[in-house]
Amino acid sequence: MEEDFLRELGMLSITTRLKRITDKMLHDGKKMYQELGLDIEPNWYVIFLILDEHESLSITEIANKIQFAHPSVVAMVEKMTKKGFLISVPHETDNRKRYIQLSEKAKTKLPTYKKIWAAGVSGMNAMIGHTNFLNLLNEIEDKLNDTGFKNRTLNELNANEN
Amino acid sequence: MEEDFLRELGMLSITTRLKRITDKMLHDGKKMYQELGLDIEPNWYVIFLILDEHESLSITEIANKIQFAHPSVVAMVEKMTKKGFLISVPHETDNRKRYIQLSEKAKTKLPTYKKIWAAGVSGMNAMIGHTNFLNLLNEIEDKLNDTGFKNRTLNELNANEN
DNA sequence: TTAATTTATGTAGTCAACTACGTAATAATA
DNA sequence: TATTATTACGTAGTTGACTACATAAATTAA
Repeated sequence: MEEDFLRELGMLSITTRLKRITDKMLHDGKKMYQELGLDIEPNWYVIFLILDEHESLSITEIANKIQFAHPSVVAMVEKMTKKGFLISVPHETDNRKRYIQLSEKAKTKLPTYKKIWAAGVSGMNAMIGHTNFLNLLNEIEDKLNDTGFKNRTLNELNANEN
Repeated sequence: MEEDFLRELGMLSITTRLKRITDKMLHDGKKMYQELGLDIEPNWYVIFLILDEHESLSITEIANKIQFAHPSVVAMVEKMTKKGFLISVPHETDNRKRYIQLSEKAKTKLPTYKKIWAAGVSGMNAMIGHTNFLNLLNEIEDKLNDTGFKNRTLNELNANEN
């Protein structure tokens, strides 16, 4: 077994380790789609599923619902449109807006993709289903949204000065 | 309170949410150093502390100890050297190797930085110290290192086909 | 009705990890 | 000893999120 200096550092290295884990998962996911010969990317499930549920949403609506910055959504939608999975419909009166919808191709392929995603969930469950990781994640996100990491640290710094 | 579609998706969106959290923390950390007027970056603590402990390490040794790919270490070391925090000493006999060490400037500044990092740990502890998050992280990393996310999913897929 | 503000989208560039590949030096083997 | 394999490091390019800024349309206010 290799040494892991980050692990030794405990709480200090949480952020770095989360990034390390996340990168590994993302990379692994990418490879999985390639091996399965599927022409989609790992994070597209979000768009597929939200449009499966809502049928027609604007860029901003999607961004709000998934709590991403809107340029991230623009980028995903652009790629998926190029691959023929999405279509854009201009708003009837508001010329700024466009509505994003699943294409027929997307609707056809969706059941197949859903099976893959379900298998991913099973794998994840087998790995961490017995823990309360999901609840912890919710808690951390709530707290970070309330008071960011920066302010929490600055508060601690000020407290120590007294 | 805003809707959060990712949260509704449960286990399926774990990776995406981890990235979302991680990005937020990194960005927040960056801003913190700026506000404090410190000329260092959020992830440099790893290099500072490992060289505080070991004094003289090669690029590859650092990469192994923190379990990063070596080009990541090269990039960090390069930046820190430019800022005057690190020096490189060529190996006496092996012309491929260079040893990385803390500069005098780094040694002078280190106590100040350590206070900041300690405050960060306090903040993190106040936030998630009551949980077993650290243990969970260890468990997840161990399992991912053992069998990656991809293979876990492919196994589940095959299992369902029978 | 004109001006100011807000909203929706798009573009450009950043960030911190990664892989893939290249090269030179060293070590191991035939 | 000559060849081959390994090791150390470096460079180039990718990834998927982000911020900051730009622009045009719609709404609100003066």
